[in-house]
Amino acid sequence: MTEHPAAPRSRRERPAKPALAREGIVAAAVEIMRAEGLQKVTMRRLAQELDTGPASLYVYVANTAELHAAILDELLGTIERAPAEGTWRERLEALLTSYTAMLFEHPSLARAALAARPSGERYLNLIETLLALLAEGGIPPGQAAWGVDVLLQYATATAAEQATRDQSPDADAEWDALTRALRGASADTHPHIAALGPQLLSGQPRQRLSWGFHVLIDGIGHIPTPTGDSCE
Amino acid sequence: MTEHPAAPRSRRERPAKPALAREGIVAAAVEIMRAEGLQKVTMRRLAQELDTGPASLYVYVANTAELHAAILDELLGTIERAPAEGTWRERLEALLTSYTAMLFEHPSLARAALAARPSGERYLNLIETLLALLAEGGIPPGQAAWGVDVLLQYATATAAEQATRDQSPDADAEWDALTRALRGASADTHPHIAALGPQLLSGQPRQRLSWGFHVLIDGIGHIPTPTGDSCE
DNA sequence: ACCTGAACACCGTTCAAGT
DNA sequence: ACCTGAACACCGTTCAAGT
Repeated sequence: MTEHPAAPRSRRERPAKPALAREGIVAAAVEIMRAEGLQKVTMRRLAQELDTGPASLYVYVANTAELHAAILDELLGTIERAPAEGTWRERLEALLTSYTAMLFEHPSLARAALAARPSGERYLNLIETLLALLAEGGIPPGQAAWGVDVLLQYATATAAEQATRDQSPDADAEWDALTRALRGASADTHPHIAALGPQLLSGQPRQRLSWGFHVLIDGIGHIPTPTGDSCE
Repeated sequence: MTEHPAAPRSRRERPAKPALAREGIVAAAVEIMRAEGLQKVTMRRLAQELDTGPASLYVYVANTAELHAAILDELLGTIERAPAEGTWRERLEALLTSYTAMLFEHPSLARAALAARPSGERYLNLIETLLALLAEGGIPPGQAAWGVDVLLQYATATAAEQATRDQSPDADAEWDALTRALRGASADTHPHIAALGPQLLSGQPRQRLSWGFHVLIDGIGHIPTPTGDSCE
């Protein structure tokens, strides 16, 4: 507030103090995240933006984790729908790639997604579409049910991992340390690592992501669940 | 310090103030984590335990993330080695399960592992063993190289996800919300979700983990990497 | 070189009191 | 019922000053 002398521009454009509501809180949270990243979306900062005290937010939001989950649910609305053309595999991969790309754009959200999954309409729609594509590919329903979970988890974890690296130079340094360790492995103590050499670190992140999707989709179609699909 | 009047028991047993060193710092950090969880392993708390100020730790540790990675590397020493008996698949799964079990015991560590991978001797040994098992199974080297990454990521992400749920009642509530949303999905708007019903949420975490390993191992063996293995 | 006191700039969450 | 001031109990990190 000390830094906002331009607030009362016009009463129509931006009311000095709109009534608090969950909807408005989440919207403001999304705005802060887009502008400054999820790490800035704190109860205190959000309250400041909404011209109130942090305690007031707790009337509408249970805690910070729930707030972050709500943001993700909101963002799920921005991902592209599965394209109408192509094989079911191509469309499935396109949708998953689009989901991952969204998380790549909002790095810290991926980590939040791993902790608290969204449960809103948008998330249900995504699951529904994925199930439809797997069904179209003739994947047995039980395998599809578990498969959706694994596919989304892989996409989310990949984004979370990559995201952290991009974010802080410290995390980057940590990754470099692994790179050096792999390259420096001795053929005596770690023959397989030494033999593979650069192959362990080869490929673009996108290539690896795509390969992972292929691996999962293939495996999901091949491996029966312990419950079994035929007797269900 | 206010709570530790028993400190100077004996100079041999527990010197009031051992010289600071990275080794001792990490050891103290592991101790706090075992006793109270990773969230209590803060620079301030750790400094208090070591009878110094937080600033002193920065001589040996770059930041909190690096400290957490060092703890994980340490813990990697406690996982069971791959058993000598059984098929390569059985031994591979046993090793991965053992890795995941360790992370399950120290929940928050799994999330830290997703952010900053360890790069110490222990992590290299784990990778080496996994590569050896995949080679024994006749998996082409390029696929094995990328496969190790995916397998460890899956194990880590699964632990991180499950861990968060176990930890806080809030995160648990968030998961329940998803459960309810899936169960309550209408057959009109979400036919596939409705048709699958309980199958989406069926199975024990262990069963799902094991199925996921099978899916990945199968896929890793089937899907060639874009670089190709034959021409390398 | 190594260590540290003190400060800077923050956090989440609770709760009694107000309207 | 809804909102909030103030407090409680913490954080990570930096840096000038000491030994």
